[in-house]
Parts: sequence; structure tokens; C-alpha cells
Amino acid sequence: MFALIDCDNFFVSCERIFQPKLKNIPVVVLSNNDGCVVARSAEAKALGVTMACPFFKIEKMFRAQGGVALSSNYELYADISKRVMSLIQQEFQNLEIYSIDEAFVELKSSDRLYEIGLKFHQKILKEVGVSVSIGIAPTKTLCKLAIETAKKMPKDKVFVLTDEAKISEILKQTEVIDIWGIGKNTAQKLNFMGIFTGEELRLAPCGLIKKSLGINTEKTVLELNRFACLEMENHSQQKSIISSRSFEKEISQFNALEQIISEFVDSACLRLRQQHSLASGIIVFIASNRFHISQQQYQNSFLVPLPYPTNNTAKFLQAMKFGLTQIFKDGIFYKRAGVTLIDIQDQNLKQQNLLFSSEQNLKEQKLMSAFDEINAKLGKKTLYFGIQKSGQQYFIKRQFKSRNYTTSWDDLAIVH
DNA sequence: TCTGGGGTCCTAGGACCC
DNA sequence: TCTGGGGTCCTAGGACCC
Repeated sequence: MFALIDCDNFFVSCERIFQPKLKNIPVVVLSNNDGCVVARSAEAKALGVTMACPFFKIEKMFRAQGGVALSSNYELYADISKRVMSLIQQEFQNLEIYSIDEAFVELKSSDRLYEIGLKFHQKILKEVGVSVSIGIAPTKTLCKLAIETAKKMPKDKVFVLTDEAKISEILKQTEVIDIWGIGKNTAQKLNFMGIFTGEELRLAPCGLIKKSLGINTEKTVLELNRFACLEMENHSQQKSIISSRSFEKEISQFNALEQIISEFVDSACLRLRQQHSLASGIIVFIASNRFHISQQQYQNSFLVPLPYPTNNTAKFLQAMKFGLTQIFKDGIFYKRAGVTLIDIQDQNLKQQNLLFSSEQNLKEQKLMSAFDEINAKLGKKTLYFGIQKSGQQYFIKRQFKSRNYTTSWDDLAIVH
């Protein structure tokens, strides 16, 4: 058996821990540049605010209804997530952290499933202050189905879904688009084949599904029939690391773009080192504003392979600059840019490249450790590369950000 | 005026080989 | 006139997820 533990309205719940005045009113959390809605309280959902909706379209209505909008505070959410995950680990030993606000754990079918769920829901609420929903079922896909029911429960937020008749009953009321793993495209194709409900999908012939929609959709069908195809996974080492942003104002100068992208490289490389990995390639991408259709549209990316795997920011900066030179075009107003580090491997399992002695690699790694230690001790960007701008970055708008209650001494909550 | 960011996996087709 | 057949590996892009 699997259990899926998912924090309710996670970003909003994090904010409410330290701002109780936000309880019982409509609250939304916005993406970078205060662009889109990425989390909604139950009250905001009730006002009809949809996920990923551009905030400017609903701002007037939302505020008129007494709603509060907050910029995203990822430091806070990451820290609260860490607390939740560590409690899950204490309780269930092995867990799969599936996203910032949800995790899978394994249970035995002989366990007292509902009681375990309920107890754990109460524990998280008491010790961290966020409410979690828990869906328990024989496959991950059915856990996702179960948790939808759990979230609708007024109080206990736990739902166990094992019985075939019950699964069938719920699937009859579920459209295929709402099944985990079925997206817009697949749903359209299924509809074309005459399959509209989850139950129709469950009973569809596997061979046909595999042939026309691929192996993933076939797995989904099997999972709906209680055959577990998706196992627990380990996400502790990412296989790629992305750092990208939309800018508040568009940029057309090469130098300005290069300077900003160097910040992305810096941040991606830091994360690379924090997970004790090396990467051997970097993709640079740039794009114009896709919503300004009157402007000339352009987007492009370039992959620069490195001669050997490294975690040395300087190497990635050089590669980025080369890549950017290949794709940069004059006369374009760039709105978005970013980098992806690829071909990531564990730094302790490194394949030696014959051209470079392990001594050189060791030197580079020591250099970067020193770099990171200094910045950890004396503050971010105490040391930085010449291509970067000094000081913090001010090119994104975060007008309504709350304090870093749990990660900054200056921002600790004040008790009156 | 204003529209996010970060991931994973699969697959078709190209390049290359014999 | 007419131009094989079988295989592997890699990669860009698609589809999906939160």
C-alpha cells in the first residue's frame, strides 16, 4: 500500500502560520514578478480564482472581496517543507519526496490504515501548523484519486481507497483529464476514442492504449486496476538543475543579458554543489515576451558540452557566454532567460577523464568549497565572479513578500 | 501596464555502423 | 526503369507533473 501525504494549499498555509490574521479570509500567493496565482486558500477558490491565473486579471475583484495577495516567499516554504518531510521520515522511515508539498510513503495492507493517517494528520497540524490530506491506496495513481476525496472531507482529511467497487464508483464520476498522468493531449485523444470517464479508461484494452498512447498511459490503466507499476523513487539527486527568470523589464543589450544569466549560472552551480554533484553540460536559453505578439518573437537555446564533469562555476560561466553568443540576436526585447545544468552525476562516482588529472579536479573542488564557505559565513555574494553584478538582484518584482520568519535573524516573528 | 519556475520520462527520427 | 536490411546510440522536443 502507498500513502500520499499532501499539504493543503501549501504556500498559503505557510503564510498563515506566522500571520494568523490571514485565517478565514481569501488569500493567494503569486509567482515571481507577482505574475500568476500559484496558491489559493479555500476562500479564494470559492471566489472562483483559478490556478495559474494572471493576477492582474482578477486583482480588482479579489481585493474588493477582502482578499489578500502575497508574493512568493520560497525560503519560508522550503523551510516549512523540510519540517514536514522530516516528521514524515521519523514516522515512516522511507519516503519519496515528490514535490515541495507532497510525499509518498509505503504501508502494509495489514496496517490500520485509516488510524495511521488520522494520527499523522493531527501530528503535523500540531507540530508544524499546516494541515495535510492523506490518500491511501494500493497504487500511486489511486492515491492521487483518493486524496481528492480526502481533501473534500471537512475534518479528518484521510481517505482509504482499496475496494474495487468503491474505486469503480469514484472513477465513474471522474473525467479522464482529472486522472494523474493524463494531460490535455492524452485526454483529447481518449475522448476521440470514446473514452470519457476514469471508469471507461480503467476498462479499456491495455494493448490498444499502449499502441496508440504510449507506455505511460498503459501504466495508468494498470494502476487504476490496482496493479502497481510506479515504485518509490529517490529524488535526492536531481538529474538536471534549472535556474531561470522572467524579467520585470525587457532587455535587449547583450551585456545586460549576460550579466543576469551569470546570476542564474551562479545559483544553479551552488545547488549542484549542495547536492554533491558534477555536471558536464549547460543549456542557455533566451526568449522574447510571448504575450507581446506585436513585437518580433524569438526564442532559442544552445547546449554547450564541457570537456569533463565539474562543479566549477567559472567553467559554466565561460560555457554560458559562448552559448549566449551563438544565439543572441540584436533588436529583440528579451523577457525570459535561463540555464539548465545537465548530465549530472555524483561527485564521488566521477568517471575520470584521461585529459585531466584528478589533481586538477581536486583543486577546482577545493576552490569552490572555499568560495561557498566564505559566502555562507559572511553573506551571499561576499565573493562573486567578475561577470556578475555586485549586490543582490533587483530585476524581479516581489511587492508583497512576507518576512523570512524561520531563516533570518532579522525577520524573526515579534511577540507583542 | 500586467501573464512563473522547476522538474522527469518517453519517443521519433537522425546519424552512424555493418 | 531498377538502389537492402538490420541494428545501436543520441538528442530534441513533446507530454506530463507540481
